Amino acid sequence: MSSKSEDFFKKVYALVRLIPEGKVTTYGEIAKALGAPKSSRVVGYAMNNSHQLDDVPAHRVVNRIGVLTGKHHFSSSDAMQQLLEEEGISIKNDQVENFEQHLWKPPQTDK
DNA sequence: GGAGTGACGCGGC
DNA sequence: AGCCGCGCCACTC
Repeated sequence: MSSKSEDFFKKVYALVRLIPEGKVTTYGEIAKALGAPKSSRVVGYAMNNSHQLDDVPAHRVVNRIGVLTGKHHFSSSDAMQQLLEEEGISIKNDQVENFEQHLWKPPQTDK
């Protein structure tokens, strides 16, 4: 049987894949949507593994303040910002402008 | 087997 | 108001 952690990772990927273009979400929101608001760190870890995938728009995932914390993990440090701007999101100093306006809330599987 | 790290979040000082 | 530390979960050395 699959390990729980593995299933958690899979959920994260599935959720991130549901993020529409021009929208962004936070690690905490994803973790909370999965029923583990304290596992926000694990979400970030999952995204690190998402590098082997290509269906996971990790560039649409930022931290709770809308800062591109994981931009350094992309092919290029500016790739994340470029992708977001391409989708219509304005980035200022590695920070998303009108973050709440572009924030996308994932469907809560809990209820 | 223990300690440290990390794409986070919140609270305390 | 900003700066510092702790908690939490998973993974690696």
